[in-house]
Amino acid sequence: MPTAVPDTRTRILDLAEQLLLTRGFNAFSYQHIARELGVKPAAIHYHYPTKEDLGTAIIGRQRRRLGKWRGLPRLTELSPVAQLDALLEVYLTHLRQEQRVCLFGSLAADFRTLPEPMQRELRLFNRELTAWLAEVLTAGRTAGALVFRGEPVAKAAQVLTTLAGALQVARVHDEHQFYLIFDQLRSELLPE
Amino acid sequence: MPTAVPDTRTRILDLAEQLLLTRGFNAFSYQHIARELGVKPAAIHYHYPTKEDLGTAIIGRQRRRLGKWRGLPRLTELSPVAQLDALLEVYLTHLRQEQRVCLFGSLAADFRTLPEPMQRELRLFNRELTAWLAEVLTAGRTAGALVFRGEPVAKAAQVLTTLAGALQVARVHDEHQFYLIFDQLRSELLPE
DNA sequence: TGGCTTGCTTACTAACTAGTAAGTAAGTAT
DNA sequence: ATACTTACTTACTAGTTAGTAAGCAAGCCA
Repeated sequence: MPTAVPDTRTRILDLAEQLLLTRGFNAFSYQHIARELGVKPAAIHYHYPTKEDLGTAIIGRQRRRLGKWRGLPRLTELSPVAQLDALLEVYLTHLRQEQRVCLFGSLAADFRTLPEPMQRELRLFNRELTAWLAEVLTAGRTAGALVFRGEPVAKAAQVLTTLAGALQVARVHDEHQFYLIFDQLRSELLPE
Repeated sequence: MPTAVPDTRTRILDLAEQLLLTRGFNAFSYQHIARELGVKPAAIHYHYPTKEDLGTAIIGRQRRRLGKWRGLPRLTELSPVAQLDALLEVYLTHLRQEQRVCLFGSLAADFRTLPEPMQRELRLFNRELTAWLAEVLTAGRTAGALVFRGEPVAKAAQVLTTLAGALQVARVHDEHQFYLIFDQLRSELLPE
């Protein structure tokens, strides 16, 4: 149980990620982070010279986490349906934390104002996530445990898009709206 | 055919809307609008004193447009499937314009940083749109022209969420990704 | 002709933005 | 003991932000 206080570099990344997911990239500043951390803005620049560095680090860490998570025996040994549910659980966690939006949903709207390295990293993140889900869906359908029309890649893209959008809806309205969409999505995938 | 140049007030609103949909609310300024219009920033403040006024006006206009559109005999006389296609056409238009995101998808990520009147207006806009689509879906299913599980309200929320998200995906990746999701969505609604 | 309104410009404020440079105290390495 | 590194702070720049106030030219109205 690693309850130890993480080092400043990590705490900055944690805080920046939280701010990104709750306010959007263009609506948080080094001052926000510094204030929360009890430190001067220049200290943030020491660890992450530019906001581009900070933003890229946030997405990069999520990518690495996804890569690890995807390969975890605890996950890969599960049935396709259970793997899907593990993914859905991630979105439910987002909803329950006061963040209420996923990385993709947070950055997509501001995408054109983002520095290129962040754009590249986000594209990779989303591609990797979609590819993984497509595999799970393929296996699930083959096993007769999941039902859907068309290509697994298309369905995977649709599912992820809907989940990202559903978190945004929850932010604008309330949790109920999220569950409405969430249950609809899940009931369509599982055979009656 | 009203090709007449609109007055400054309207041109500001048009430009602000375009900037909102392409860059997000926190990433455009009065200077952007003024520069494009060949006028000083203070001139924008003359027409819309605060950015809150401007933002609220953008959403308000879209709400009024939706209200009118929804009541148009040209639309109400159509079959439910044709009405659904008319809605889908709106999203395709968004995609083809360099905007590539809808009002909801543009504002949801920054939602918590928006002034309250904008939040209220956006909630109303989305509620009205969802309610309308739910009616169309109900009629379509009754007529046997549309197929889906569960409550029409849930399905309507899911469809709109997916469309909003799909435009965001198109921005991050490319048009192809949008069509993938779009076709998936449409094929699931229409009976084979 | 005189006064009022409209639609701006010029000139400004106060706050905030990302980012830099120089200095410094504490810890580490030799 | 000395040199170097780490992790900051202080102090600053230059640019941008929303917003205000005062002035002004043109058009309309009595």
